Amino acid sequence: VAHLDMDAFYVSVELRRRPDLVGLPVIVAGSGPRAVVTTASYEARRFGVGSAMPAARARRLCPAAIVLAPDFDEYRRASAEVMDIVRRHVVQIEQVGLDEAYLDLSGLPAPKAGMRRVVAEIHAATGLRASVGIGPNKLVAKVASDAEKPSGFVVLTREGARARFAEAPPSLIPGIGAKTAERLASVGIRSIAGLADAPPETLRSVFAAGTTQALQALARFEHDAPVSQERKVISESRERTFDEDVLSPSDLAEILERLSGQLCGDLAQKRRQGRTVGIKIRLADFSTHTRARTLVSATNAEAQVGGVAAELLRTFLAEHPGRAVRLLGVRVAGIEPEPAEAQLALEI
DNA sequence: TCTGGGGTCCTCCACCGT
DNA sequence: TCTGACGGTGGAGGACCC
Repeated sequence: VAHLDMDAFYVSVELRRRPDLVGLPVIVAGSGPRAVVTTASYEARRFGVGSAMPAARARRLCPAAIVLAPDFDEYRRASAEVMDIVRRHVVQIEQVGLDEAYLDLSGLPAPKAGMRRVVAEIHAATGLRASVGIGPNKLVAKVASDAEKPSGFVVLTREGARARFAEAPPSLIPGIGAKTAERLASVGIRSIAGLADAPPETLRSVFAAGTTQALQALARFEHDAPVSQERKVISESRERTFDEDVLSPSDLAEILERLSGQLCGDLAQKRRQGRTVGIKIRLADFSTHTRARTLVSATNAEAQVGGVAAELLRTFLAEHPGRAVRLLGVRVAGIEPEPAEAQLALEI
């Protein structure tokens, strides 16, 4: 399995049309007071700027940085260029987000040489660079592709990965985030080898038996998930963080109605509908709350989705009167294609 | 330092019917 | 008739990812 990961993808796409900025610290981030960094160029990363960091803090760390607004339409176009090239070489690919993909190389006569050609062709055709990891499964491939960015090309066996990352922190492994790393540290586990070799009893004081097993398998780089062709979307949502917290229920209702309209418009265009309508509310203290209702049948009708969402919001606000809201969102889940009869009925 | 937007998946719990 | 086990479903929260 190969994992192909584009280097600083959004920034690199921006630099294609702004070659004057090559070599400078560049940050892609929103403009509002609560914006976060989407991507930073390697020059900006040297100042400590990284993804998901508040943009205000990034500017403080690197006042000279050039900040560009994200342009996702352009990133989607660039992503399609790259993935088209990949598909010309490999049949079985699993795209993850815009900038990475797993490739099933089994059956290829010369997988390493093949991947070198893919990377070279991507660069020649798009000007974009990528890093590649190759291993016996998706987990080894993913960690390998991260190991020598940018322009990395790392091939590892499972045992090779265990040896190479033995002393690395557990959070290097995808699926082990900050919270899990913290719990591991609380029982003295601070490395991948430490996790792999720990007596299960040690872990069971902080994790359930199933989680213990799963974490230790990850630390041994055991992973058997296949490279799956496509993942289908099961929910879609629209949400907004406000520049300033909003208190007024009528303002919130109005915003929710707008978000519902956008969401339903997009769903209808894609001829998709869903059965569960939900709202998401983040309060000023950053606590996040969700409320949802499952309907008898799927819908993408603005009046219905908006109506249910409005009702969920009214109920929540009644339970939490006078609380300032920093984010409001609406979601439709349990998505399925619109039945063909509905299209027929419309045509008739 | 003060935390986006769009997602998936998991866990826990309540409820319901068998 | 009552009770408990069990599975399915839905709701809420949270961890995690790009």
